[in-house]
Amino acid sequence: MSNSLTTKQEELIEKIGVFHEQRGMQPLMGRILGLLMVLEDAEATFDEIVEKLQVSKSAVSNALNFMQVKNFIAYRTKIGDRKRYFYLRMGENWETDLTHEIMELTKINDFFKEVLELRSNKHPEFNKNLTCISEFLEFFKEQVPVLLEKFKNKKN
Amino acid sequence: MSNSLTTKQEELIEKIGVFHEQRGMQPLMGRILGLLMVLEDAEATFDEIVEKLQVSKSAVSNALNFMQVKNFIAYRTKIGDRKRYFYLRMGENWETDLTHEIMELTKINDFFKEVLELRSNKHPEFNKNLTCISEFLEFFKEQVPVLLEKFKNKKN
DNA sequence: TTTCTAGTTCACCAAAAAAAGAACCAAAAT
DNA sequence: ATTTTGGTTCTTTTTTTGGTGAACTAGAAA
Repeated sequence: MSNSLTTKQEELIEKIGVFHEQRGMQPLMGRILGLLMVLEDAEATFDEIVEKLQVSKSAVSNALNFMQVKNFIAYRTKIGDRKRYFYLRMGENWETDLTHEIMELTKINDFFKEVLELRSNKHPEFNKNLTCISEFLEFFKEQVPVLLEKFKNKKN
Repeated sequence: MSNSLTTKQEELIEKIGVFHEQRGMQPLMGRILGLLMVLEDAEATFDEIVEKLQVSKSAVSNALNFMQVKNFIAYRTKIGDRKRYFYLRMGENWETDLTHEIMELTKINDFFKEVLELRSNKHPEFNKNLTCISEFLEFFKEQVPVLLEKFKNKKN
């Protein structure tokens, strides 16, 4: 039984929770992400999550399973211990995940292209603007991996 | 009274709506964004929005006001006509808006920094990873405007 | 002055989302 | 063999959300 959260930790978990919530994530999931980030051990068992976040087992079960499918978290086990130790997937491949997530933003561009397809030339100014934004998003998308490379070089 | 939407237009509006909805935006707002993008005139009056999206005046009123505060849309008026013609704010300063929105993504970094502040060195590997991600986000944030400049140069 | 137009505000409601709780299950421990 | 542990699943309840519709308002028109 690990010791309980400090007020600072609790507050930070809630803030991180709200942040994700506002971006369309389910409330409890955001809080679990916060918890796993804030905990000294950087991991927690099922029951620790239930206890520290004061939520039901079913809610935790559903949230954890969903987040595993989404590759947000994973778990490890220890010999002679049936518990699952959940942790944030932040190891070697955070880069791919993060750039992938950044590029999610450019998905709107697929719709922009569809819109441009559908529009006549009644309002060329608008079309020109939209085309420009679309082109930038295209450019942006291909530059994100480049940016990552630059960053890695800079670090070494 | 402008003519009504084609099936293609309606479907695209809904798809754009769902896209935004999944990212935490209220359903109607996403649909209004879709509508204003898809309409040939690239603008619509209050009543046209009510009519074309088949929603109540109050819902439209709230959505429009919110979106104006958020700078997603604006309206113009015409002499001798009290109606407001709402349109997407995509004119001259789409660049600032878009880069601003892209950089929204890096807001999570504020929390990462707070987390790092709070964490001891019990789990240095985790801290190292988180620091690295945080540094990348920092780098990314400052590179977005650079990317925009590059894009503009490339166009000219 | 009264009526109309273009919206706003607010009390209310339905549906969806989120969580709770009980029953359940499989593997391990006693 | 039966109890405990570590969860899962299913149904029910609670909470939140998104939207409706009626009443209202300010300015323009008749």
